[in-house]
Amino acid sequence: MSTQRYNTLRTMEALTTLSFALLGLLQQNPASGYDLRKFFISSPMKSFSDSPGAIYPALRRLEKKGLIRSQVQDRAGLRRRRLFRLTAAGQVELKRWASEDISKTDIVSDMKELMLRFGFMDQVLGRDASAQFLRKLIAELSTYVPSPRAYFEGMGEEIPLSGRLALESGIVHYESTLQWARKALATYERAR
Amino acid sequence: MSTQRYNTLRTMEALTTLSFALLGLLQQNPASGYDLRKFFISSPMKSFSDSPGAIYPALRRLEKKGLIRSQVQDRAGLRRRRLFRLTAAGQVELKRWASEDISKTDIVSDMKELMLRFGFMDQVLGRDASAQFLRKLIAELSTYVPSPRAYFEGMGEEIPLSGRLALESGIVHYESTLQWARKALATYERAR
DNA sequence: AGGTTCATGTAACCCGTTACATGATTTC
DNA sequence: GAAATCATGTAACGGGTTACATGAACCT
Repeated sequence: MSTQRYNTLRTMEALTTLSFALLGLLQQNPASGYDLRKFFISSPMKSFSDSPGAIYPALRRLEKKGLIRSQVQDRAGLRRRRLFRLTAAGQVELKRWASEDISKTDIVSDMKELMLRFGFMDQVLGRDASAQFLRKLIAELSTYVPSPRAYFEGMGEEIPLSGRLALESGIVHYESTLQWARKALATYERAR
Repeated sequence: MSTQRYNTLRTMEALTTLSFALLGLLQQNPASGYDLRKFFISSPMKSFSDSPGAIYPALRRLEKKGLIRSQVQDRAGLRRRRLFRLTAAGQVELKRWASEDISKTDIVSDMKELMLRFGFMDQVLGRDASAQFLRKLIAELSTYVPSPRAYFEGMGEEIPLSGRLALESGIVHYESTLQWARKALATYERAR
């Protein structure tokens, strides 16, 4: 018994990180799936999946949502390829994403996506927004870091050394990111 | 035409990171799904998913593979709960995982899993193995870091500032991890 | 002629997320 | 007796990974 209902229909609107990476790249230049894949493979962005089984379906989904649009190019003597470009709606969605509040996006688990957002930010929202983003990031990190630090300091000796050190490596990551953000902000403020 | 065959049957033997996190924790102490979830939530390990929809099925799968075994506890006046503990086969699998070659595990995308492995390593393989792991990690990072550094230095001014800085943040991450690893190794060598 | 690179896809499978559900016990 | 916490689950869904496939153009 119990008619388990799922009437919410889970509107499924949220895009994946890979999708945003694709949108961001397409904002810079129209490109084919193959171009995008090549770029992923050859750049430090390859951690956003380089497999055709992820990229092509993702592009299809973005097109179905109207965020990108494609046209097949038949280039004389060249292989035909499908060129994708961002639509106005895609621009809007990119901007919305870039403007998301930093405190919501969990600093712990989503640092990679945070950096992806920042990487596109100059172009998507402009330099002032980028500087503002850094200020917010600095604030969030400053208040967050002490808590795992305390957890770490409070750990007893009974926890094995490698466990303590592994935890410390996470903390070091936040601390070095904080330093990076301060330096980055200084760059923006110097350049105005 | 074309009988698309998938005869490989994709033996599906590889466990997920979450599964290894569970195995590692169960090696330390027998625990219930609820205990494990509580631990994830309350510790900096929460990035390995805290949702029951991930943990309970993962435990089931591990049990089906014989890596853990469970028994229901009916504790007088207390709620019944299912206590999981590692089996001998689970120990073996944990050791195999902990011993995996570091160069295979992609340093770029899997730093988190690398640190998870290291965190359990003292208990699973012993201190000498942990120190050896750090030496290997130092070697790998030392040879890897220069390449994104070069990519970064070689980037033209035409790339927007936030893009350059985002890339640099990744590099800073590797560099600070390298420093951490050197310090950590020193700790091991001091303590022998 | 044969191999490589260009270029785009699809099918199977697995797992994580979100959401829903349930029932017991402790606390106020 | 209501609310919170303990404790364990399941169903729907989406998307990523791996593997398979195909066909054109280019190079040798």
